[in-house]
Amino acid sequence: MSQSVRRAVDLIRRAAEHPLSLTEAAEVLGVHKSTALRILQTLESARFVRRTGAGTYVLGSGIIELSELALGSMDLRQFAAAPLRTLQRKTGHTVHLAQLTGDEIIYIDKVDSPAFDAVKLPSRIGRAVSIYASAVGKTILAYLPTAERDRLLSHVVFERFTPTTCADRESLDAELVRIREQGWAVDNGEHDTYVMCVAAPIRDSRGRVIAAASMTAIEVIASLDQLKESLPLLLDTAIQISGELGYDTSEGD
Amino acid sequence: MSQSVRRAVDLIRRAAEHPLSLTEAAEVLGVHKSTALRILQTLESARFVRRTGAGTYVLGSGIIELSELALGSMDLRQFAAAPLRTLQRKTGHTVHLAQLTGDEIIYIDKVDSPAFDAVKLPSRIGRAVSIYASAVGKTILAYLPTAERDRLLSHVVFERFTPTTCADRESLDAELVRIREQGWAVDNGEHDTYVMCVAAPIRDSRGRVIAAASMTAIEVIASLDQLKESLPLLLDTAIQISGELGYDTSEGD
DNA sequence: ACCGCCCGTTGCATCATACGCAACGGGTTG
DNA sequence: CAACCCGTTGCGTATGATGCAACGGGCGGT
Repeated sequence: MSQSVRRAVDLIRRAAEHPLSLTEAAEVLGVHKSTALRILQTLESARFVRRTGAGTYVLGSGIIELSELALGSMDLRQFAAAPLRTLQRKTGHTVHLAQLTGDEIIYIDKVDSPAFDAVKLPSRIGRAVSIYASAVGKTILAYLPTAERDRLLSHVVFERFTPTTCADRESLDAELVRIREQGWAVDNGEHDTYVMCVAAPIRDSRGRVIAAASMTAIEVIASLDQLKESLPLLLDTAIQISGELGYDTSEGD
Repeated sequence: MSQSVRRAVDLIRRAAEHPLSLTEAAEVLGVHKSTALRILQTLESARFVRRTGAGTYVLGSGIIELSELALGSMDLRQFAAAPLRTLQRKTGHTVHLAQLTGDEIIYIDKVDSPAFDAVKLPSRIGRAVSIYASAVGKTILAYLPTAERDRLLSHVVFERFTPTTCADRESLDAELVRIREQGWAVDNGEHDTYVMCVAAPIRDSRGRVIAAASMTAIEVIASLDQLKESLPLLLDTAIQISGELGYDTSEGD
């Protein structure tokens, strides 16, 4: 493991959170200012951070460009973009797309509802979701081959975030059976008490579930029942996206 | 300057472009495989790269998350998102938002036209634009205070990309006078012969032009004259966004 | 089935780089 | 005007980054 690289990563993260002075950078790393300065100078020349007029460091456009390069090359995200925007427009709810990526399930797109301007959802593109305490996580888990599901869950330390969390393997397994039976999943405040969500599976050309689409509401805006009223649209959207990926949707669900 | 950090940056960039094996990583850096491995292991633990099942390294979701954090905290981009989507829907053209950031003008949002699925535009969020050979670049330059414009242009080596490029300071200055007179700018294939663009200035609460919005077409889809037919909508959108930023739009243009 | 080759990986000794220190100039505040 | 703090740079040194050798595993050819 490289200590210098870890320090650089730490500074990039902090510069993304809020503007960072040299003195602060040295303090948080626990190194001399000259050491922090050289790391920042290297990151600045790479456009991973930018020096502001006030002398502080913020995230640079080089990171944004790399991110857009990666997101732009994701076929799933490209195919899903228009159907998800349509779903958001028709239902009024915030819409997410999450994908299994290695050992994590990551949000790769999000179409915000204007109704949420005042209350920000915690979800963010690039961020991993809880695989057992989110609708998209449970959806993808439900359809994974048993060995792969076991492997993902072997790293998990179950935590009861709220009273409705499936906080052990048995209750989660029962929930996954339900999800497979009905073809969709619900998050009834399992990670955050005020956030409700429904999700539907997205399949690739071989029929494997590799992603999920979801609609999210918070309790002051819409109840779970109101969210479920739009479930048929969500399911149609997920099937449409699956079709774009080459899944033969005539086989039935 | 930190050599290890520069190597890490290089690997992150390459992993974003295409999957990278350890052997390739060592070769492109000119170091031993054990050295490259340790850098990659550090980046992987930070989620800046991800190891695929095939053993290659690709860009990690940690970078995507940082990028979204930065983009999500840009007020201009938040205020502009809905008006730009409306503009794209009404006109059918691809729409961009570019902002002066330090010494560069960077695309910070882009709403694609479905018509472009087959032909990809070179523009990308996070990427710097040519400040003298793009409509958004010329728009922002036109309204900068002279000292700041001179400072930005002092770093520029003019290059004639196409027959229509303003490839020297005199012809650029004349063009900037025209832009200030008419209140908008045109790119008639100045950077890429097949790309046309019109742009309008966006002002902050103090009336300074800090960004520009644009509509883009390529010659097989729409001519520059067809693009100009939507100019009133573009100007209205730019004024609307300026208003959201606190600019008093009743002062006249 | 076996062998050779290449890949990724790790422990360890070595050396080159990252590090901290001292000194500096500049800006801000009292 | 003085004191303080910031950012910065040159340089000697200590340490962390480095390469090497050895290893196990997978793959392809015979």
